[in-house]
Amino acid sequence: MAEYDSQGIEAKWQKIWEDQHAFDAVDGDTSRLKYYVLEMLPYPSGTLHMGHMRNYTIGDAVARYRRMRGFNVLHPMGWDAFGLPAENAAIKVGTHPRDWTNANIQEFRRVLRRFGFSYDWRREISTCEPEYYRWNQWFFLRMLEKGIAFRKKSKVNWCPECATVLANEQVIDGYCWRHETTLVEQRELEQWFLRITQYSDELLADMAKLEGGWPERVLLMQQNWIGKSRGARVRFDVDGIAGLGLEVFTTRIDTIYGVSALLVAAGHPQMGRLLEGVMGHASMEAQIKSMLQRSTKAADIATAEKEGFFTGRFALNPFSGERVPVWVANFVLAEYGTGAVMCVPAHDQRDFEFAEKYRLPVKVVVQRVSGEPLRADRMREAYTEYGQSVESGPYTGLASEQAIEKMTADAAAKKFGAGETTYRLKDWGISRQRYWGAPIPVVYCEKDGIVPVPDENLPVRLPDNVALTGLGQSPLAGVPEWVNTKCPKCGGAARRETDTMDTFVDSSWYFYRYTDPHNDRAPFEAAKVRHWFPIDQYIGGITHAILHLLYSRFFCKVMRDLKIVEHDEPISRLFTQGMVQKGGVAMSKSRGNVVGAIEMAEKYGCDTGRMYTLFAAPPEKDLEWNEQGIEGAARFLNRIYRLVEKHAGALRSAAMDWGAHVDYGAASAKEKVLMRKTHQTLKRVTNDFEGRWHFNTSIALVMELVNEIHAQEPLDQGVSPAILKSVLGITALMLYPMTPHIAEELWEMLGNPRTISQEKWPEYSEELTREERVEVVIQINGRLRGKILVDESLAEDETKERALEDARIAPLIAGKKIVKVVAVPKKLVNIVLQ
RNA sequence: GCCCGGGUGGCGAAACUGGCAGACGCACGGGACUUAAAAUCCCGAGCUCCGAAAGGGGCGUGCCGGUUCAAGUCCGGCCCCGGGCACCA
Repeated sequence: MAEYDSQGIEAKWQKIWEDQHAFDAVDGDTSRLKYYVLEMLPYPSGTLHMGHMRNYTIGDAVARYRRMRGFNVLHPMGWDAFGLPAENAAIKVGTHPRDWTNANIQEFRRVLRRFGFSYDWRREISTCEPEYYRWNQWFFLRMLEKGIAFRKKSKVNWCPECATVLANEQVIDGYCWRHETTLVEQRELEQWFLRITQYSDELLADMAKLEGGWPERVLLMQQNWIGKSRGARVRFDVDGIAGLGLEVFTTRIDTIYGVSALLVAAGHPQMGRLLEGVMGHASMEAQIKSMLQRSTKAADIATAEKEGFFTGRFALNPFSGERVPVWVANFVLAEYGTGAVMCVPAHDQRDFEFAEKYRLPVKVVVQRVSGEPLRADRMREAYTEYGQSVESGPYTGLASEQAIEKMTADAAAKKFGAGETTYRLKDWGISRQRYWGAPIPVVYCEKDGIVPVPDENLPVRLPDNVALTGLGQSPLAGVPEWVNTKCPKCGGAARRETDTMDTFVDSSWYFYRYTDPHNDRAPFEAAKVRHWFPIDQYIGGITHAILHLLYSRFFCKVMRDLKIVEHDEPISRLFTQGMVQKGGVAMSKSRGNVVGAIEMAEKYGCDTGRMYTLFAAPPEKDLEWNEQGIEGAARFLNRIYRLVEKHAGALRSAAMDWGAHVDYGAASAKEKVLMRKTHQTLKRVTNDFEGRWHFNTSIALVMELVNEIHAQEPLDQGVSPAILKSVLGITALMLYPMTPHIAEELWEMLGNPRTISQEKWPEYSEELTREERVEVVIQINGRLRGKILVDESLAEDETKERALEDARIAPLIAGKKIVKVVAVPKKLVNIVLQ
């Protein structure tokens, strides 16, 4: 008797699929519905571990299931190949980043092939190839033409460890996203930005189109990140400085009669004019300087003491005409709103704390509608709810909502203010002072300034001979023969831009390239994208909830406005799978807790690895790796292999029958049990694939089915070969999306001439799932007291009667008063006593 | 502080619309096979109390309360863990 040889079986079927071109996606096929399923492309570094594999296993199960359902499936794979680790490795061991990257890609590809994932490998892409990044540059030029790409000097996040600039999205709690212990510094640099803020509103509004298809929390995270806030801008004239007005942004203009001071940020652009000629100028300058050096660490911000000083200036409240002092306060942000706020201690907690410290007056201008009225001298904290305006001139008596509306309109009419919406989202800084990325395709000419590289000169190729030091200047600047070039406009001397693009630019549009990966005239053909897009199912980690997924949505909208795509959103459905952890933390090379995928495949076979990752937890949950668990998966596959092996000989020539046409009336008791269990399992597994993807329960169900088949041994007595073959065959078909190699092998052993990759998903028969007799639970006062087996069609009244007459129940209710009897058909009877 | 998740046996988990809590698996215990071990097969098992046993009772889904014939599931209040945002005006 042959043992289950995972290595041999897996190699065999991978070869057969390849020869069949089983996973090639067909462009322009209109006879079938298309289905684009995609896993986030990996950064090829370190080892492929079971965390990666979980992602691809989920995607592969979906891809294979959809093919069986008759879809024309696009399921590609590629490499996010630019990035810092390649450069750091180059500095450390002296290999060229390209060689290091390509070696990693080769290894990644080998491991993915060893796992037999059903990718269309003809479409493989690598973002570090000029054939790819050429189109990055092309997109950049289009954005430059549209004013979406622009250059500006500004404060940027600088990671000393990466020796480069980071986007806001790459700063987590003030630390670098790659170096969790390295504090990000602020530097003033001239940089390239993409105007993502132009799309703030649309990025927010279009989330409505993603509802239902995207996890709620991802949408919430993006919503928070964009941070829309509606309010008003109001100008306070500075007393004694003609023409100087300080604008504040507020969401609570209704509290403006309660203003005790005007607070400006230390970095406010009008600070110079404001302080000109006031007493104590020098000491104020010193305080401002120290405020500007405040820490960006989240923990520091949260605990920072509120500080400020009076500037000696006063401003005029445009509503009340009141003269209020102007203060500089450390908690006012120069980068948000207008860099100045009105201080309303009674109705803002921060202002309340500030006023307590510096003894500014507290004035209640919004009163509670019910309950104890607010009194300024008794308040322990600010009242920030809506209520009714009091002591607010002509607005007194209005509800807060109406006061906001009316005051905003009046401010606009009198030209000292206007309604305004602000966003937290900032433009995306994409310049990186590193080598291993796509060169930004512009040159600087003394005569013509910034000149885009013409399309026909793309790609601007990365030079090979670069000295990599990691010291913080762009390495490309050290390659004079590359930097010095001619101005495309005037032909005079010019210098190339030496910064490269953030690698998130590469991954913002890569999934379009899969539809037309070898196109050398355009990033892709419009018709191909029209056919395959939007992506039906995207699968990846929650870590990209903001970064990659927000950038991708932005790119799509830009491309739509460039009229090269027609849709508004690139991804219809998103699935965020949980992490694979060991010791409670995500697997990563730096933590040294990785379980290598290739070791897993070599030791147990990839089907076993796949089965375990799918079985151990539902796919959206984090999964703690457990070596013993995988033994269980191996045992199950062995068990089913032996079962089929034992009976296959007798079944090879039997007719294959899905079971739907079996003469059920004539079937033996054993056959009925087997067919019923099979179709019940098939129904629930089908529902799992169509619904919530709880592969863990699907596998549990198949295990139960196999246990049931075992329990019916001997199977060569009282079970016809046709039925047994159907039962085992359906089992193999159900396993195929999850453990494809062994499923194919079992299917072949049963004597089926075609491979499963050419087969359809079996249809269950509702008729066959039905039980003839059902177990009904009997409760007395909600407590389980007995069970009876009744005919499936037994009427409710009769079921109640049977329950009351039951030998176990009757004595328990004898002589007691029955209040009522509740019956749920086919499930339970609850007798309420007393 | 605000906004999301989550808390079920020794462990991973299941229970989809309120209806047998713990399916399936891991680990564990007992047995069969074996000279022996591994593998395999069969059986057992939430905790606890009564009983020699067969069997039976009570308790049990983070805590407290509520709705209901019936609550892991619904409602109110709290505790703990994870994630996101954060002096955002």
